[in-house]
This record gives sequence, C-alpha cells and structure tokens, in this order.
Amino acid sequence: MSRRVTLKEVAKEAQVSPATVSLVLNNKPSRIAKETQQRIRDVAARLHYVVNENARGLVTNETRLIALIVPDIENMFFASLARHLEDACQEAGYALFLSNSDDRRANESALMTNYLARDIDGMLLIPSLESYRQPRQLQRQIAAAHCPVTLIDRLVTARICDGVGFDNVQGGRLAARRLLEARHRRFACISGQTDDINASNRMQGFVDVLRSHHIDADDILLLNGNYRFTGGYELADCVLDFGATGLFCCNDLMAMGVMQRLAEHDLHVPQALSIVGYDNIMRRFGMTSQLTTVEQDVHELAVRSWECLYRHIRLHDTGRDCATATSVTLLEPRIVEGATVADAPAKVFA
Amino acid sequence: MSRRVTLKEVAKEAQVSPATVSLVLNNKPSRIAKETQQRIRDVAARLHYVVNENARGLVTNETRLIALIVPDIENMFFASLARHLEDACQEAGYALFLSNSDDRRANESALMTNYLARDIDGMLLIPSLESYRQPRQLQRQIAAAHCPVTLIDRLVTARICDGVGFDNVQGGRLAARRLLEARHRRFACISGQTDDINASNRMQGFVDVLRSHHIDADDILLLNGNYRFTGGYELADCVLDFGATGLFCCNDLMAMGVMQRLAEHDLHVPQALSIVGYDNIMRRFGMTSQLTTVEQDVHELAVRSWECLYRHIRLHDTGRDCATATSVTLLEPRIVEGATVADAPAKVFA
DNA sequence: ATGAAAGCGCTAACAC
DNA sequence: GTGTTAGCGCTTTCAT
Repeated sequence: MSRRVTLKEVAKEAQVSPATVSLVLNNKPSRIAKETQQRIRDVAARLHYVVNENARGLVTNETRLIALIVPDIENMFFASLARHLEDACQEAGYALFLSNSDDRRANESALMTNYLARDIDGMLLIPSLESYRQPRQLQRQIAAAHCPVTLIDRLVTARICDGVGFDNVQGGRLAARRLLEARHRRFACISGQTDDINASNRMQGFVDVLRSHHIDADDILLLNGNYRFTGGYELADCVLDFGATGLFCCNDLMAMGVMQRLAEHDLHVPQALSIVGYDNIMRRFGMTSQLTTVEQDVHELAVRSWECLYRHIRLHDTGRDCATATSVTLLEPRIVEGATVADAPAKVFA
Repeated sequence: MSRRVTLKEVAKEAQVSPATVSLVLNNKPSRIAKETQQRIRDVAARLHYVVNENARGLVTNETRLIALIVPDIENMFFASLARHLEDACQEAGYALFLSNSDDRRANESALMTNYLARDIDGMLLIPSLESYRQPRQLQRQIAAAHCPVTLIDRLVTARICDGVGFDNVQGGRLAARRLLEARHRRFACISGQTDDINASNRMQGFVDVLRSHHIDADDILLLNGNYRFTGGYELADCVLDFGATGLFCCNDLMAMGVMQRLAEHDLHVPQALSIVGYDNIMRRFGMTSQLTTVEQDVHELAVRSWECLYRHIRLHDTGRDCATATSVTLLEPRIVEGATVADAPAKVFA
C-alpha cells in the first residue's frame, strides 16, 4: 500500500511544470512536444499516478458522480434496476454510487445529505415507503438540492421533480382481462401492505376492470399480503375457502407461496386455480418461466430514468434548468404468458 | 434546485470570517461567543448550507468513504452482504459506495481505479471470478493502492492483503456428515462452474469425508451446475438415474430446482431423495425454511470484514501499516436442520 | 512549446 | 474571542 502520488511529484520527476502534466494527462489541445508528452506519460505510469478526482471536481465543478438510493437492495427488483442503471451511467462516463434507505425516511434523508455534500452531479431516488405516503419532507429536501433529482418507481404526488415509473393501474387491468378472457367469474387479489401505493394501484386496476365487466363485489376477495413468499403461502387457504378460480398476486413471490401451499394440498395449477403474478423479476433464476405474470421491463425503466436525469444534468450545466415543467413518465407493463392460467371450469349460467 | 452555498457566503452573511464558521459548524473546541455561534448556525440553516466533503477531504486527508465492489448485486448473497456492510460502515461514520463488477476483471479494474481516484479511505472487495483464478493483475493493483483493501469471500491465494471468508471445505464436510449420519451410501453432489473455487472446495470437503468413511468412488456422482434454479432442475434426472439417495447441492437455488423436478415426477422429498443445500440466503423470503442447508452467516461476514478493514484504516492513519503480516480469517459455516434429510431406506448389507 | 499564478471550498496554525 | 494566512491537488488563463 503505497502513498499517494500527486501531479506535482510527476511534474518534478519529469522536469516540467504541473500545468504541463495536467495538459498532457487530460489530452488537452496543446502544442507540447511529442517527446515531452511521452516522458510525462512514462513517469506517470511508473509512479502509478492517479488523478485526485475530488480536487479536480473542485475546480471543474463537476464530479461525474451519480447517487442512487434504493429502499431495499435485497429486493431483486431494485437490485436488478441498480445493475441496469449502473450500466447506463457508466456508458455516459459517470460513476454510480448506490445506497440503501431501508425504506425509512430518516436514513433516506441522511444519505441524501451525505451525497449532496459529495457534490454529486445528479441523484436517482426511489423514495422510501414513508416518503411515498408523506412526501412533504422529501419534497423540501429535493427542492433544496443543488443538483437534479429523478424519482423512480415511487412517484410522490406533488410534482417537485421528474419521475419515471410504471403504470400500476394498467398492470392490474391486464391481469383482470387475462382472467376474464379465461371465463373466470370468481376472483381473489393479494395485494401488498396497505401503505404501498404501487400495490394498491395494481389492485385498483384489477378491481376496476372486473367491476366494469359486471363482476359482483361478492365475487371478489381482496387481501393484503406482505410481498413475500410467506404472505402467499399463508393466504392461500383463504383464497381456496372463498372458492375463487382466478387469483391475481401483486408480486411473483407471493404467487409462488400460494403455489407451494396448493402443492401441499395436492392441488394442481392451473386446474384448481388460475394465477397471474407480477414482476417477472425472478425469471433471472429460471424460477417463474411457468408463471403467467405482468412484467415490468426493468431495463427500460433504467434507461428512461437515466435519460431523464441526464437531460437535466446537461440543462443544469448550461443555462437554467428551473423553467421546465416537471414531467412524469409512466411505462407500460405487459403480460407474459406462462402456464398458470386456464379456462374456468364450465358451469351452468347462473 | 438551488445553487450551492459555500462556507464563505455563510461567513459573509453572518459577518464573520470563514474560519469562524468552520470552527463553529464542526463543533471544534474554541471560545467563540455563544451568541455568535447561534447566529452562524442560523444563517447556515437558512441558506441550506451543506459542507463540501470533497474540499474538506482535500485538507483533512480523509474522505470517510468506503468502496465496496461485488461481482453481482443481483445475487442475493452479495446483496445481503452489501446491506450488512453498509450498516457497519454507517455506524462507524463512513459512507459506503457500492458497485458491481459483473464478475469481470476489466470492470473490476476500472471501478477500483475510479474509487481510488476518489480518495476513498478503504476498499472492500469481492474479487471477480476472473481474478479469483488469475489473481496476479488484481494483486498488483491492490499493492499499488493508496488505501487498505480487504478481500471478502473469494480469497485470492497469494496474500497481498487481508481477507475474510468462509471455510467452504468445512461446509462440504458438514453436508457429508449429515447425510452419512442418516445412513446414506450412495451420493450425488451438484457443484458450481468448474472455475468457482468456493464451489469446488465445498465439493472437495464433501468428497473427502465420504471417502474417509470408505464410500466407494463409484457411489459418488459429481456434477457441475450453474448455481441457478435451472441448473438443479436440469440435473435432477441424472441424480435419480444414478440412484443416489443423498444429494448435496452447493447452493439452495439448485436444490430448489431439483425439488421442482422431483415434484413433477410425483416424488417426495426426503422420502425419495435426501437433500442438503448451501447458503440459507433465501430464508429471507421464507422459501427455504424446509431445506436442510449449510448456512453462512452473512452478518458475521460483514462485521468481521469491516473490523478488518477498519483496523487497517486506523493503522494507516497513524504510523505505518505495511509491517503487519497479512491475515486470512475463515469463518465457520453451520448446518441448519430442515425437513429434507431422512434416513436412507433400510437395506441388506451388501 | 512551457511555466507562473490564481483559485475551487475548505481547515488548521497562528496572529492579534 | 475572532481574523489572517497558507495550503490540500488540481485546472486554467495568461505570460513568456
């Protein structure tokens, strides 16, 4: 572990001034002798010189640093998103720093402050659930930030900055249509926690379509799950008792939990129960290839989010950014056919 | 999005010198009038002043920044580790920046350079598979780093810096002993890719114990999987054809794939096949509560890794760090009892 | 073709 | 009690 070499030391060793070294190492247009250039590069390499980006940022006023705050890095959806975002940033020559708010406003706030203190060029933020419901504090913090902020996936209502997410209501609609198509008439929906607006929206879209197809409220069972395997597992019996033939789970993990429970009852999917999941994020493991599910294209989300932030960064560098109205982009989910939806058992028309 | 406020501006607004502001805002011992202090704090708050950590780092020569590079953030084991490490760093007043090498040396190298250029105080590194097999390049880079580096989980052989990981050979032994205990005499083991040394070590420990218990090589089937659900699923039939009654999967995901395939054959676990998995990382989803598995305590790994790095950071701050011999810490895995191992069917002694 | 000097935002020693 | 000064490592005019 060697001490850090500075530009000045390189300059001295190469018998030139610091300014010359800077020009050469940054490939700035200059008319410095080819020979001198080579000498400088050689010395820099030999000494393992690496520029101090912080010092550079101080004078250039850009750090080429992007911060990403996710609520839960152990959630595969966010992990996958992080990965795609990193690719996007890297391609544009930015480094992505990632942190985890654990879905709590206090952590989120501390992280934001920390990142802003690091003089980042932009921030990608998936708000904590707490901020999703009570956005005021977060909004104030974003307004005070010195750099552009783009919200992802959880779009807090008042439009304080741009956001990119999915149309969750539409996702719920897709699920409902698919089950109606298979002639089901009695349904259940396992949503997320009551304070998760995205999950609620999925359920909302689902119910809306059912109602508009004249499904009676008595034929729809609405449940709140925990977005985990266990949540589906534990609620499966309720769904069976209710006699639903079509089930919509607001994420795949719960759908798998339900299937596990059904297997224990020696019941088969989709004969005993048709299931539509949500996310298709576990497909990476080859685990949900069987599941009919509403897919959210994480890659698209990442690309669009980055585009949005990058646009603001460029605006911010040049003139003023403030003028533009904030925009909210909603991406369309799509349904992916698996093998967990079958036609409802034929029945005498009631 | 407001422009950034500097300390100087706060000073001017509060009618004091920059130095005074610095002293007050950093709570440095000084005898500045209570009244002045309050005035400064008020102004700072009103102007939304936030210190520029980069500028500060330039003079204090510590950034309180830690870098973490993982091979694959979508792998739950690494995601979970990242989370625990972040907690540890945060508690010590450091910020953790996370990146993803995608298991490739080239990315890893670029990320390291980038982080080192950011003047981080320390680096936590899980080497890419490429570096795990061909450590020379990585070793050179670590040797040239200006800050301490701690290796995690994949301990490259030549001891260029400290490392903390698990005893994978021991994990394999535990699995073997558990199956022998249940009187199995014919085994299969699904390992990882041939270049994954950790997976190979697990298999090695497994085989060693079997052989030392006089299990014939003909009674042991060795397979290379892909560490995914599909890997287990696809190899399940091989295991059945071989007639193994005890199976060791080098991770839980493959174990689940096997179980899925068995279910399709209407075979039950553990009656038809006893299975020991590895990781217990999906337990977070409530998915493997049933699986008998070798557990690696991620939290312990995180804590010990951070302790190790932190020790070096402190040494590095004070005198020289170089003198100390590098140490490798191997943590012990432990077996977690589930419901997937049963006694082998009774049999006439051959 | 190269160097000198100023300054980015901050802290730390030392004046006053 | 508070201000002055120098300097962290770097880039960027502007001289020469």
